[in-house]
Amino acid sequence: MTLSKFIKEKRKSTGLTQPELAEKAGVGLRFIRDLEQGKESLRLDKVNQVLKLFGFKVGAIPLIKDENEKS
Amino acid sequence: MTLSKFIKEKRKSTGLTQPELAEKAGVGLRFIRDLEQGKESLRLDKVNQVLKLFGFKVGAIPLIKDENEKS
DNA sequence: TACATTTATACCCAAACGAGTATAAACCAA
DNA sequence: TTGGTTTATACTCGTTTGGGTATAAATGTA
Repeated sequence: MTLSKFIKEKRKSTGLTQPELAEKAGVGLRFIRDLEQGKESLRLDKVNQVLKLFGFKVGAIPLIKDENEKS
Repeated sequence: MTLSKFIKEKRKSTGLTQPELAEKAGVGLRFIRDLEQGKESLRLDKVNQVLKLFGFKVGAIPLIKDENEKS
């Protein structure tokens, strides 16, 4: 499970569109798109700003061990 | 446990200095400092670049539930 | 204390992000 | 297929990151 997929699924299951999520999270629409598109060079605080809506946050350890997880 | 503390502890326990970690991770010294200082607006890919040295990565779900964890 | 090492703060600058907007593409139902 | 909604791509631009460097502060040891 990637971060992008996680966000996308959460958004869908909440019945939100990208513009709606962007507004609720207080970020730009472009950011949501980049995020769901799997762009890696995103700012951590913005990512957390979005995750917070779903009760999660990156930047809290422990993290997942990196064993070449795919997709 | 914050991301910054996690990195710092990992670095210490590995016996590395900030400049050494920066070089090993392929990022700038400034980045390592910002990271360990708890700066939030860091780029996700750079953070992962550092975490990878320790076998971890951010941006893999599931994450930690955000319940006002402190420090 | 004094000294050496490590870490923190400050400055400058090129590069990249993030926002806004517009347009094209994809999706889905009728 | 058609039409309407949602999502993806492209462009421009102000702001900020990240690197490099220099200097100050902190830490640890004798």
